[in-house]
Amino acid sequence: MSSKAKKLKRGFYLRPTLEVARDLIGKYLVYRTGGRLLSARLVEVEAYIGEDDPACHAAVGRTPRNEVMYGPGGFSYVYFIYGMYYCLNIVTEVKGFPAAVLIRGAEPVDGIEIMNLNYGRTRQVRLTNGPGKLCKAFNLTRKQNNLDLTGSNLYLEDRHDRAARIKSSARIGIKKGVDKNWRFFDPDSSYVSVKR
DNA sequence: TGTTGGATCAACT
DNA sequence: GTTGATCCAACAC
Repeated sequence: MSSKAKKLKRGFYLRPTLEVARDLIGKYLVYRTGGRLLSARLVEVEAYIGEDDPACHAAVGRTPRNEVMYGPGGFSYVYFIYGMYYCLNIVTEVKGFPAAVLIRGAEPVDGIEIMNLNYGRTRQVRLTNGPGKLCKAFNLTRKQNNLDLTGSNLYLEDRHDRAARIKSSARIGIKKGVDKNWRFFDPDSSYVSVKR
């Protein structure tokens, strides 16, 4: 880990969601668990913004499930989907405005052997190219919902890499809101889940 | 109280 | 290209 690594502060997350999403590409997700350190470089994210975005969980209004999206930016939102998978989101914007960035893909950096154990892989597989796979490799579940990302357990940091190329596209796996190009990814990474 | 479908993935044909 | 695995939140009744 570079000595230049800098944890992202609250102010980073309180900005407009599309800016946060774009800026998250090339940043590092860090998770300290059981005395071990897991980290991965983010290469694919999607923005979900407000009650007027039909694909956003907040489109149905405030519920117990999406409550954390209504809080201030810089907290984790982990939800369960399809009976088998968890997805990790980064809450953005100021308190009262529901928005978040879904982490869809990342390149494993630290603790890869732990990720393999968490995944219980049956064969050689990319561990973190997909939102469900990433949570499985990091062992993130509902217990990691609503964590303060300015704390010391789960956070994001800037390791001052050279800037990545960034492309945008429609979001993946949704039926509504496909007109918006709110997905951002690094086209040079092999850990992007869907090439388009 | 019951039904339904989802911001997924892997293993098939 | 299609499907099975498998849970829970949201909504209808």
